Amino acid sequence: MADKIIPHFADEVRGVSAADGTSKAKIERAALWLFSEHGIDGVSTKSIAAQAGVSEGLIYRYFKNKEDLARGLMLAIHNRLTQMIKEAGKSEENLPAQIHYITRRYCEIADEDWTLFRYHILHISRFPGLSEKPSQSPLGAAAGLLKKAMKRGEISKMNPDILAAMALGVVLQPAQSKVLGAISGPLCARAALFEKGVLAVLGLRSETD
Amino acid sequence: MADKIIPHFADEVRGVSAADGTSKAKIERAALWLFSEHGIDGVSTKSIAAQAGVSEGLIYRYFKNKEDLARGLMLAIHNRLTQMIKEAGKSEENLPAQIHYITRRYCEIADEDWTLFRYHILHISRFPGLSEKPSQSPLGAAAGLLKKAMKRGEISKMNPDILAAMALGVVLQPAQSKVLGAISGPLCARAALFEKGVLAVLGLRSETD
DNA sequence: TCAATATAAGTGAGCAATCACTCATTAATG
DNA sequence: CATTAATGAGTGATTGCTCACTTATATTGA
Repeated sequence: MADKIIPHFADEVRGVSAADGTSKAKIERAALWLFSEHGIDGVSTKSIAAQAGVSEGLIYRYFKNKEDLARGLMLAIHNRLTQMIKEAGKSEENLPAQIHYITRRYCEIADEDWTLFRYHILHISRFPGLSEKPSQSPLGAAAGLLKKAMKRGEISKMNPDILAAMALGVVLQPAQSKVLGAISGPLCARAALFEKGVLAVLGLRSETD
Repeated sequence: MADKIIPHFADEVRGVSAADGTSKAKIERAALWLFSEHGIDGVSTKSIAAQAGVSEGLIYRYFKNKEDLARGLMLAIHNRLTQMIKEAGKSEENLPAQIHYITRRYCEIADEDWTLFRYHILHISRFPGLSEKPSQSPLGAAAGLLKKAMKRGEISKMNPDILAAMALGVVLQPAQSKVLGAISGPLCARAALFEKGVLAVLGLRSETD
């Protein structure tokens, strides 16, 4: 009884409601798919209910409103990516090792639940609040790592926010290209390439070319 | 009379209807601002008319429907960026010169009409068709340049679409960061930094660090 | 063991509000 | 006076959301 109290989006960590057959999970999965495909405003609560195979009213037993449902799904992936980058800072000591860790894990997370990742890439801008808190976003967390590396003297000092954006862009833009269908195949297959690119942008490219 | 025949969005090239006081221009400017702020589905034709200071019905004298208005605005910036990259391939002979040209012009175009650029960054995914035609998109055009550079032996051969995404990501992601408020100031001020980053990703970094 | 009861899960018709869009009508223009 | 520009009330469709209601699942008491 005191085991499923966890408010909403209990499974933030292992993707969104992988496949447990609960109605709540079915609603989340249906909403996620439709949101990622047509955008939040392009999806009606009626269509979510139809796709999930439940009644429209049931949505409001588990979620305050449509916006709350959409925001919860976004937080699930947003927080997960942020936390992953922070963990890289704890488990790895130097910047190249952190970058190795982050590029692999980022691609893994994307490939594991592509619909959720696609939703993040395409519609994160619907939630400006999530990008405002600096250290609570993937980009902010990455900037934090770079700032520390600058203090350690691993890279030359400059605006860490801009450098983080440039470095993350090397991975994020190919991801967006895949979302838009310009490239194909799992991102994991390109992780080594991304790592090399990020190192180069940071001026850390190894002498072996 | 035979001078403004150009179907819709006559001024694709110099931004969207800079400030000529025509009703059509007022509608375009109002729609652009609201679309970029709240998304296309988040904006009603009533609100566009109110912002433009015209009646709702007038919108339909100049535009077939709301979608057509939104798509026309998107095409204005999308085609402009694509054409600019293609021009780099004609006016500059080697890849580093092309990259120098593209990074500057890209930042200039963004700074010149930030609302239009912001609209492109945030809502291009609403028009999947625009990304499908390979050579008619900025990314596709950039991939074309890289392909030629590979044949010339300037850079080592690999998938040009992925490399183009990685390279463009170095500029695009900081741009998105500015859109989301994480960084500030004109992009032009960072153009040299972007150029350096793009060169590095392509393995063309000059020896002077 | 099994009705009686209490709680939770699920339904779907219906509501007010809003949507994109039309059209008969008027104002302006040259 | 003929053509174009502009209006805004009105239309049917759709929106997010509610709520009185039914069905299923525990929990209880004797």
